[in-house]
Amino acid sequence: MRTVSNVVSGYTHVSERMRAKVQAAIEELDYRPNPVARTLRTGRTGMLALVVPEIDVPYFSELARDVIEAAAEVGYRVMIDQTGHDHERERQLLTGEDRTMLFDGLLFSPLVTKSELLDMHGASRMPLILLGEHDFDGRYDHVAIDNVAAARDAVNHLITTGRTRIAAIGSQPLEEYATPLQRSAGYEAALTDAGMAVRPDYVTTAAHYSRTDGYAAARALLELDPRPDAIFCFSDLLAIGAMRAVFDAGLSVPENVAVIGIDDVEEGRFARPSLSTISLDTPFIARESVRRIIERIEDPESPSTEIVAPHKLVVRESTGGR
Amino acid sequence: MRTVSNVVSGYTHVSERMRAKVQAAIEELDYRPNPVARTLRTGRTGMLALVVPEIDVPYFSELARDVIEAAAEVGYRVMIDQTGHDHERERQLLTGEDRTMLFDGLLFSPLVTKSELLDMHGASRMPLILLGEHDFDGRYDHVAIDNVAAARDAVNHLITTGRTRIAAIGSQPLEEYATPLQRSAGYEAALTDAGMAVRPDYVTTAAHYSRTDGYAAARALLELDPRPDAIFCFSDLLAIGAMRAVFDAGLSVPENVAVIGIDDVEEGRFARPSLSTISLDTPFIARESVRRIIERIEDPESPSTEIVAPHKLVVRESTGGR
DNA sequence: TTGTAAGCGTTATCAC
DNA sequence: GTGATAACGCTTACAA
Repeated sequence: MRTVSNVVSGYTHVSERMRAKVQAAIEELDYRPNPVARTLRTGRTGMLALVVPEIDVPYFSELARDVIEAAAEVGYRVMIDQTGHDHERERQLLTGEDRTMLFDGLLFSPLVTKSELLDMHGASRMPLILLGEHDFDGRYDHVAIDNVAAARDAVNHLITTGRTRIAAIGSQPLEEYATPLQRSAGYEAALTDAGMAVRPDYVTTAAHYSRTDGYAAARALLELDPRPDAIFCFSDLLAIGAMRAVFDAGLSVPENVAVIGIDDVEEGRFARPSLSTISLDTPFIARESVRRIIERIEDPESPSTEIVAPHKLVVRESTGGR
Repeated sequence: MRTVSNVVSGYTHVSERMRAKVQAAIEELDYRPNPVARTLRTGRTGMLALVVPEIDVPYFSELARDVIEAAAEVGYRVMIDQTGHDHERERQLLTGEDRTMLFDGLLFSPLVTKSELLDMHGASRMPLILLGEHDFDGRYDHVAIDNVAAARDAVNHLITTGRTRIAAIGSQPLEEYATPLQRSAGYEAALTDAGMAVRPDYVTTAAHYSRTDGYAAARALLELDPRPDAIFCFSDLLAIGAMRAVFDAGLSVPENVAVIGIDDVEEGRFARPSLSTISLDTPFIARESVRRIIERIEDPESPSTEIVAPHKLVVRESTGGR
C-alpha cells in the first residue's frame, strides 16, 4: 500500500489519523521493512566496499576507520574485504564475479597493483576508486599519494641531517608494482640529486611491508661493510621492525643508524625512539574517496579524476631530531 | 527460465548442448546475475557483520583479519562497522532499525556493553553472537574470554617476579561495563590471595584503552608515593602508552617499573622492551564465532551456547623476563 | 489523500 | 530435461 510506504519512509502528505493507524499496525505486527527488497527496488544498497591487502596493518586499519567515519556521515556503511596477497580474490572483486557483491561502489586500496588487474574491471559497471596509487592513466578515479616526492622528502631529510650511507627497505621482489617502484625512484632521485651513489646492496626487498620483514631486511643491512648509517623504510611497520633489529644488533637509533618510515601510524609516535616518518593525510584520503565514489555512483558517466593527497615530513627521535 | 538458473548455478541435470547454448548467450549479453535479486529470493546475503568499537585498535583489527579469513573459508564475507563510543549506533544495529542491514548475522564485539543494550535486541530476529564478554545469562551465544582469570594470571606473574606495589590501568569511569569490571575483579583477587592490600589510588581509569590514555594514567601513577613498581594494564595499547610514560619520566622498564598488558598484539612483540602480556587466542575466537553464527543462521532455534577461548601468559622483557 | 498494480531479477514450483 | 509462471517484499507510477 502506498500510504504504508509513505509512513515508513516518513514521507509526504499523510493524514494524522492514517499515520497513527499505520503506526499502530506496525507495532502490532512487529513489522520490519526488508532491506533487501528495498534494495532490489531502488537499486541502492547503501554500502561501499573497502578492499585492502591486510586489515591488521595499522595503515589500513587507520584508513578503514576514517573511511567508515566519512561514509557514515553521508549515510553509507562499509564492507571491508582483505585480499591477503591473493590475486584471485582481487580478480573476483574487480570483475564483479563474486556472488555477494552487495554494495554500490568499490574503494580499492591495493598494496600492490598490477595494471593487468585493472583491465579486468572493464566489463563490470561497478563504480571504482583506486586508493594510494599514482599511476593515473585516465581510466579510473584515483585518490593518490605522490610517492616519488614522499620518498624523496624522507631521504632528503636523512641527507640534511648528515647521513651519508643511506639504505632502503621495501623494494618489491617482483618489479611490477607501482608503489614500491615509485618510492624506489624517489629514493634514488634524492641520492643522485645530492651527488651520492646508489649502492645496489643498500636496497633490500620486503614482500609484505610487515614488522617481521623490516626486521629481517635490517639485520642483513647491518652486516654490510660499510654499515649504513641510515635506513629509509617504505612503511612505518618496516621501520618498527628495522629499529628492533638495530637494537638487537647492539646498536642504537639514531646514534648509529637513523631510521625513517612512511605512513605516520600512531604506533610510531609511541615507539622508542619515536619514529620520524612521512605523514599521509588519511582523513583526507578517506573523505575524498568517499565523496568521489558517491559522485560516481550518482553519475556513472562523470569523467575520471585524480586527487593527490598531501604528505609532510614529521621529524621525531629516530632521525636524531631530539 | 529454469534452465538458465541451473546453468548459472552449476546445478543439476542440464544437457550439454543446452548448457553450451546458455553459456554462449551469457557471454554474448555480458550477463551478470544480480546478487540482490538472488538474495531477496533465497533470503541469504552471504554476509556477516562484525561490529567493533574501533577498527584501528590493533586487537580489533587483528580479530577482524581472523574473522574475515574464517568467514571466507565457509563462503561468507564480512561487513565491518565501528560504533566508536556511540551507543545510539549500537542500538540501531541491535534493534535492526538500520536501513542497510544486508547481512545474515551479527558478531558484536563491544569494548563496553551495557546489558540494557542487549535487551533491545529482543524483537530483532537477527542472529547474534557476543564476543569477548563473559556475562553469560543464557540469552545469547557468547564467545568469551575468562577475564577474571586472565587478569589474575597477569597480576600473579607480577607478584611471582617479586613486585610488591602493583598498580592497574583500565578500570572504567562508568562502572557499568563487563570487561573492565571483570579485569578489576581479577586484579583485586590476585592481590588479596597474595595477602597484599588493594590501594584505591593505584587503580586508575582509562576511557578508551588507547595508547594516549595509558600514557596519561601512567604519568599520574608515577607521581604517587610510594611509586608503583609494576603496572598491570587492561590492554596492550594501554601498556604501550604506559611504557612510554615511564621512559619520559626518566625511569626504566622493567628495572624500575614492570609493565604487563592483555591481548598480545603484534606491536607488543616489537616494542622496546618487548611487552609481557596475556595472549588471547583470536584465531580461536574468530573461528568459533563464525562457526557458531552459521549454526544459528541455519537453525535459529538452537539453544544458546557459551564458548570460552583460551588465554595464556606470555613473558617478555617488560616484566624482567630477559 | 489514498488504493491498485506493475515490476525490480532472481529461484522454486510444477506441469509437460 | 525443459519451459512457463508464481513469488520473494518492497517502491512508485498511476488512477481514483
